[in-house]
Order: sequence, then C-alpha cells, then structure tokens
Amino acid sequence: MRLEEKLKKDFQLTQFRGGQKETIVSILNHKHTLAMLPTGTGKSLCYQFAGRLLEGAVIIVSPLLSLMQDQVEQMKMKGEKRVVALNSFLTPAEKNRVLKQIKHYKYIFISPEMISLPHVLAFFQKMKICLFVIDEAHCISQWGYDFRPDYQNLGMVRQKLNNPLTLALTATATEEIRKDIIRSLNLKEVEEIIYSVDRPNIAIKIEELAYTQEKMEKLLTYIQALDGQGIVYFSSKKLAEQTAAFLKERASKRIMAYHGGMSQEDRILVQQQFQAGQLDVICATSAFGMGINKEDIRFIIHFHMPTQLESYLQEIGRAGRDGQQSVSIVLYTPGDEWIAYQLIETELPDELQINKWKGLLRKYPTFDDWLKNESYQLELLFTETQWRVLESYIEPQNKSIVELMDSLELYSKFRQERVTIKKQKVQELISWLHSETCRRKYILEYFGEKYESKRREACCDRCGLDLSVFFQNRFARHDKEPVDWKEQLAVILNIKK
DNA sequence: CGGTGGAAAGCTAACTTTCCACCGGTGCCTTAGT
Repeated sequence: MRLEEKLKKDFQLTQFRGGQKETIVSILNHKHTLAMLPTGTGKSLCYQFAGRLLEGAVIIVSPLLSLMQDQVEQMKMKGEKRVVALNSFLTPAEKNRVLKQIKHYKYIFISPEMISLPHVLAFFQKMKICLFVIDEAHCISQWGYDFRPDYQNLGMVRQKLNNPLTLALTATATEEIRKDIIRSLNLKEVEEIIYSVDRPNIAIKIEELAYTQEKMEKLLTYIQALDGQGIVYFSSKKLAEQTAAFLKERASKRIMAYHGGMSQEDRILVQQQFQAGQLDVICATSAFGMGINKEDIRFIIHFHMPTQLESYLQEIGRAGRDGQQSVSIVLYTPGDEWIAYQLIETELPDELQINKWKGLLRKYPTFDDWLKNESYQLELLFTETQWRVLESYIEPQNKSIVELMDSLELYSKFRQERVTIKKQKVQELISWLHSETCRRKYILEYFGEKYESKRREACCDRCGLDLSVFFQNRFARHDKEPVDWKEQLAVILNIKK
C-alpha cells in the first residue's frame, strides 16, 4: 500500500505536510533520523504513522507533563487505546500497574527523569522497542547541561535499551546543536531531514526605546491597537503579573499572566482559556510556549529579549500556525541584556559557592561523611536546581574528599565553558538587535541558511515593514472616558514628577 | 541595568525623602516504615 493511501485510511488526511513523508520513509528504512521541521508541521504524525508499520512499542520522551497528557488525549480521541503517559500524575499504584503491563501498550510517553530511574528502565529493557522518539530534542542541548541533567542521560538510556531505532524531533536547532544532539544520543549514521526555520508569514520588528516607561507606554499602545490574540514575553514573573494587571485595566482586552510560579491548576486554566479564544493576551515568562495548541496567534511581543536567538525563534514560532500574516515585535531598552547575563551567572553554582563548600568538605574523609553531618548546609549553599545539576555532574556518592576535589576542579572548567558559550549567545542576540541588515536574513544565516528576500513589505522593519496593517480598524473606538493614562501609568510605575 | 522593599535619616510626632542591599527563567521527581 502506498503511504498516501495509508494516510487517508488511518488518519483521514489527503496529503503529507513538508518533511513528514521523508521522515517516515527514513524511519521505515531503519535509519536513525533527526528531523527539523517547522512548528505546526505535525511532527507527532511521523512516529504515529511509522509506529503502525513497525512491530513493537514506540517510546516518546517528552519534556512536559502537560504536553504528554495532551498528546495521549488526542490519540485516544482518534481511537488509539494502547497509549499511556507514564508520569507523576499517576499514583504509585497506577504506575506499578502500568509498568507491569507495559507490554500491552504501543505508545508510551515518558519524561527523561522517569526513564532514567533504574527500576523503571528495567521494565523497558524487557520489551521490544521499535522506535525511540525524543520530542523537542533541542532540550538535550538547551536544558541538559544546566537545568534538567537527565536530558544528558538519554544516550546512556538508549544504550541500555540496546540502541533502538531513534527519531529526534525539533523545530529549531543550529547545526552545532544538531551535532550536539547526535553526539549526546550516541547515534551512528543519522539521516538528517532539515527544513528551513523561516516562517515567512511572521513579520519582524525591533524597536529601541530609551526608557522602561516609554517601553511600557508603547506596549499599551500595541496591545490596544493590535488585532487578534497574542503573547507578551517577560524575563521576570513579577513584571509579567504586574503588567498583566496594568494592561487589563487600560486596554479593553481579556488579559492574564502565566509563569512557572503559578499553581498547576491556574496554569492549565489560563492555557485552556487562551486556546479556546476566551483570552486575548497572555503576559508570560518563557514557561508559556511548548505545548500551546493554537493556530491563530497573531502577535508575539518581547518586553524583554530572550537569552538566545534559538529561544527567540521558538517563541515567535508560536504565531501564525494557520499561515495567516502575523508579527513579532521586540521592545528593547539599553541595559535589558543585564537580566540575561545575570541569569547566566547564577544558573550554575559559581566559584564563591564552590570554594565555600570545599572549605566545609575538607573536615571530612568522604562526601558521605560530610552529608551525614552537614546535610543541612546543602540548601544554604545551593538552590535546588543548582544542586541537582552539580550532583549529576560530580557524582559525589562514595567519593573520597580527594576524588571530590578533582571532580570539582573539572566542574569549575565546565561552568566556565558554559557561561562563556551562553554569554556569547546573548552577544549574538544583541548584535542582531543592532544590525542594519534584514532581520530575517541575519537569523537565517545564524541558522546556516541562505535567504533572498521575497516579500519585502511584510518582512521586517529593515525591509520597510508597515505595522499598521496589523492594527484593528476599530482602533478609534474609545467608549471609556479618555483619562490621562500617562499619569495613571506614572502612578502605577511609581515614577516621580 | 533597573526596579523594589525595608531601614535609616530628616530636624519635627507622623510622614516624606534618601540610601542600600537584593533580585531577576525554564520542570521533572518525591515509593520510606510503623
């Protein structure tokens, strides 16, 4: 049977979208595959389709619980019963039941943390795996080094699973990051299916403003004027919330905040309301994004710039999945980059913290002795994330203090490298903000692509973009009393006259 | 870097002004023993 016929019969679709067929063919030829397909291409179809033609289970490593739940739900709705998300939403009893009957499932969604647990991995080692999928594979590179170390374990996991056929899926990865993914997963002879990261229907505008207050005023103007629904990105949870409250009051739009500090229920509620079209604008941190299922997001505004071009591209990529014209606006005031630099500096434990710890360790013969006596020091010295990353890097258990000191020397070098790389990425982004050339061309060259501008009027500010095409014609509608909003803003921002 | 909250200062009793230290994102997983 031809693939297209199967597509029609099993998925009720008439044709493949860009890259899907090539990816599926590559898998069916039993080649490890790295597929970089644009957002909204339907990457999950690739493993679902291939899974139907291969014998054994498909394991999908996914970064977010909510993403897993969504995908399981969608597959169940389409009639696939043998699908499960193995994660902490299950009670211990449910988890055990699923693990004992793991062979009855065809599609298993799991986090890198869960599959790294030896007693969980043991169950997977006993089953036939036809395809090992890493969804959002750039997380290996983006998170594996300094945030979620289990992403760096996946190579070891693959090896213990006897090197199954592997599919890495992502929407944005530079050549360097693709190499890193392949190296980390220890893949040999990989078929790379690379599509352009360009999203021609997203226009780009960068606007530099002298002061934060001006930026806030500009934001208000845009929120009032822009047609359709959109996201505003911030680098701070607090500011995201405060701005949401401010905009809610001033603009006649439905606005909510979203960030990682909110409760799980609130986050789900906001996301669902946004997806259902019951909210117009989300003021969010980078927590909002992956797993957002909304076709008609019209604008993405960056109140703060992200820490790298890769993140920027991922964030604006959430707009215009329906193919309609959309816009990305970056608001920049000189000095904004300091937040990014600060985050990079404090992400991993620094020299000061390490030296302090070394001083405490020297009084004991082994790490375990130290831990027995001074475990309370851990949370004084490091944040939870810092300790988890550090622990996974130095593997202190059963180590003598001499061995541990050596590991810490290596760690210091590692940190230095990471900080340097990450700062370079911020620098890269700043250069882009200040560049005189076409915004799109610059980004595409950063991703190793060539670009010839085709639609100049809707490309970017450097190509003569006219923003007003994104404004609603109802702009003039001001039924409320035109109070002096600048004054009100000054009050809220606590600015002295 | 810029914003902020709490403390100290100011030179008059109850509040404003000034100073200074601090902070800023992303998410998985918590399975013991009575």
